[in-house]
Amino acid sequence: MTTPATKEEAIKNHLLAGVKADELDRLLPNLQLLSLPLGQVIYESGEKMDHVYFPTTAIISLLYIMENGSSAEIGVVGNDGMVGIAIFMGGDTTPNRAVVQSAGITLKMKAALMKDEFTLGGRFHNLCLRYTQALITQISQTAVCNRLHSVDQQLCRWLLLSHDRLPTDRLIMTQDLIANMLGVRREGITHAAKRLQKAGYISYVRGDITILDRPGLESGVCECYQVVRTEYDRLLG
Amino acid sequence: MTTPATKEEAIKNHLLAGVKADELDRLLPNLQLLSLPLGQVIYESGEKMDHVYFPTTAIISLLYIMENGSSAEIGVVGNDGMVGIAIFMGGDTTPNRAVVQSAGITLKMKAALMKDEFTLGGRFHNLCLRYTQALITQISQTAVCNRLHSVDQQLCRWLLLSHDRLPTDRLIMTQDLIANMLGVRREGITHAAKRLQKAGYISYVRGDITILDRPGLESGVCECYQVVRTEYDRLLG
DNA sequence: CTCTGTCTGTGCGTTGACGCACATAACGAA
DNA sequence: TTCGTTATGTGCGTCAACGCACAGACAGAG
Repeated sequence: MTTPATKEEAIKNHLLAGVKADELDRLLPNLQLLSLPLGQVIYESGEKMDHVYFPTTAIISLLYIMENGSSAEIGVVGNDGMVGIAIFMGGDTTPNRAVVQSAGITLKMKAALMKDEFTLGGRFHNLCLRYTQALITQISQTAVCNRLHSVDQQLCRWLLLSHDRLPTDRLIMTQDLIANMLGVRREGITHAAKRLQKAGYISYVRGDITILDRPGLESGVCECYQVVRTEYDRLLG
Repeated sequence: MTTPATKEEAIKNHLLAGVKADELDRLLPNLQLLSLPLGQVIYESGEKMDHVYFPTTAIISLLYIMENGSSAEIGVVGNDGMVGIAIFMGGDTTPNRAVVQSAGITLKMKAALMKDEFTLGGRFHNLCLRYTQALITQISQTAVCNRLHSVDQQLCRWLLLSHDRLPTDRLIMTQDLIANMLGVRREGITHAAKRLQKAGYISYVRGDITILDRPGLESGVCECYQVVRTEYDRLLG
């Protein structure tokens, strides 16, 4: 179920908000509003992408799924960016799965139209490339964080990354799903979440997380979060 | 100490070998041949890049250095690619260090000339973007591998990645340096390397590694290696 | 209200990697 | 050759995370 997007909706996505007025006017008729439920798979590993997605309130997680079924998140996309960079990078597909981590609204556009607009080489083109570089930093830092930091730190990082992309302080997400994203045990998340709850940073009831004390979370996170945050601001702010 | 590059040298780099003849003729006068010693830092985290590098026999490692001094590799670049994608992506810099992992030759070109050629939007432009996507896959898979796989598997992956980019079967690299790249303990590499040596896959004497049995190494590696390899072939092959 | 499925909490043995301390081994300069 | 430096091997104790098993706790369907 899709409907055409208004300008008000479109500029809730930071990338679309950053393009020039005439470019946005050209894009708007091609942008369809779409409501995404939690868990929906936007595209599957190796599958040719036929749309690009600009989330406004939804959050999309980029995952790699191992042959044995275990998984790990490599990046997360919200109203700060777009899903489907392979379309304009030239590969048309990636060996990853994109799945809705937090239900909400996204704008979608046909791949061919995306390519056409990208080829014009305007500010939209530059913005897409700068966003891609920011995403590379996020993925790089995920690699570093996976190597060197504890589950506790990574949960803080994950919560902050989500909170940044969320219109509210509430996050609907079971511990089991978070564990799949981070590529750790569900029990590991239980322990880490309990510690955060005891510290008063979050409340957590059956898949309903509320961020109570953001500065608290920030005190528990590793430097990886700030590195990525700073780089996003520098490249896109 | 640099000298102008010949066409024969240039096409040892796969990216340069892939551009059209007229584009290569335009690039050649701007490409300087440069010999890089082991350990040399090509650029430092946050430093504005003023050159792009196309290795032919050298291998460059992309590292993130933590505030406490520990480090982890996020990607590796050899004759398959280029160092300095931030120049055309628009960020001009990244929060990483690029360091010579294996001494050898590289071609370098001024950042401004690189931007000019990229803006022309020919096959070179497309090739750079496709390479960037391949690099994203490599970084992503590093993140996954860091999360889910053992030091043994990662050492195999690292050796194979290096071997792919090397003109010989010999690799000059101490266990201490490998440990810094992988972000693990030196002793962990000692153990893993001993196992590989016992299996007859490599010989290892004081920083001088020889790959003896590549299929053997491939039998010990996780799927991450093949995923990246396949993606490079698909995007650039 | 009960039943059923889902989500969270907890315990326990195992393991892979860490940190530290030192022993051995090779190379290179004097 | 000798000596200092660098590289590798090895043995601990420690710890974070794992795998498994199971106990509560809650929500929604009927």
